[in-house]
Amino acid sequence: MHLSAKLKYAVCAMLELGLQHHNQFISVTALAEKRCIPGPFLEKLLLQLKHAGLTTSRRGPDGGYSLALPPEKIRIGDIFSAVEGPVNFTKGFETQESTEIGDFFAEIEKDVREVLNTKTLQELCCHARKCKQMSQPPHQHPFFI
Amino acid sequence: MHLSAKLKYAVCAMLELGLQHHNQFISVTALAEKRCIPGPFLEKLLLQLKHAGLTTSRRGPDGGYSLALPPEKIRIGDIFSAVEGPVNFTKGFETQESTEIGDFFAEIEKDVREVLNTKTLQELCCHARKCKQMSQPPHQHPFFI
DNA sequence: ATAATTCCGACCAATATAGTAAGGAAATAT
DNA sequence: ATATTTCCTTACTATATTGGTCGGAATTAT
Repeated sequence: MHLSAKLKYAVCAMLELGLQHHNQFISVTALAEKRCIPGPFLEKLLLQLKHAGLTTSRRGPDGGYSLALPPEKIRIGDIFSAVEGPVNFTKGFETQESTEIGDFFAEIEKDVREVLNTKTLQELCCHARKCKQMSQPPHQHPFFI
Repeated sequence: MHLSAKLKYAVCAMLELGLQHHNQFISVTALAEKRCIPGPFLEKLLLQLKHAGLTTSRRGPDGGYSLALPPEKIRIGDIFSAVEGPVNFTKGFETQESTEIGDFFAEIEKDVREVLNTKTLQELCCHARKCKQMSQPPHQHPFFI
């Protein structure tokens, strides 16, 4: 039970947009290169995220994509459902006699959805910034070498 | 984001085994018919569940499958990982520079796993029995009609 | 005007899913 | 002992999904 490559790309791209300065547009090609995502694939993906209301875009020179909302308003679950469709564990169980299994799984679905909705892109950004700091050598002032 | 048919079949079959009397074996064909699952498909599935240690079987006349454990010891998550493999959200993120996203998703993975591991087959069985009671007409004594 | 860029649709290959079919090996009720 | 029931294994097929490419139309800054 693993995540699709598409979803991983999406999270990765959204993170990068989140780390970008606010209202700054970044082109698909630049983002693709920075995050090692196949260009044309990322293009479709960002468009899909736009249709879901998570990103916004501008065409032409200096155009590109940026977040449509502040990172703290974007839940990880939003990215999931934008890419993979809404979490739906009950579909297919209707065919079974009665709601025998259906509403049991509805609960599980609700719980999973909650897990995905409590974490936000903001938190991911914070975590990523911390990682970056850790991996960078301590700052050395050029005059005191 | 939906569940595979295979997983649904698995849950359905495990439920039926759970409702069966303890240590009672039910044949693949009987189970397939009762739960409207394609026979040969179910056969493979039950075998897979056996290899995962969730079911046990006996050959020969009056043979078939039954649970390998009491229903309260079987977690829904066990069924999930038996069928779809263990929940793994971090795979694929190792390739990304550092654990930037990886360990963020490790947390989510842990939470999801916990959701799936708190519910047991026992609870599903109880729920199903309740459903059955509700759908049945109230008992009427034959002598007092 | 033109260069850069998103947008949109069709297309392709590889993989996974859902399901079928057939035959053999093993156990057991009789 | 044997007939029968059933598990078990392997191989196969068709369809859907996934991951990814390509070319052109629309838009906009310069």
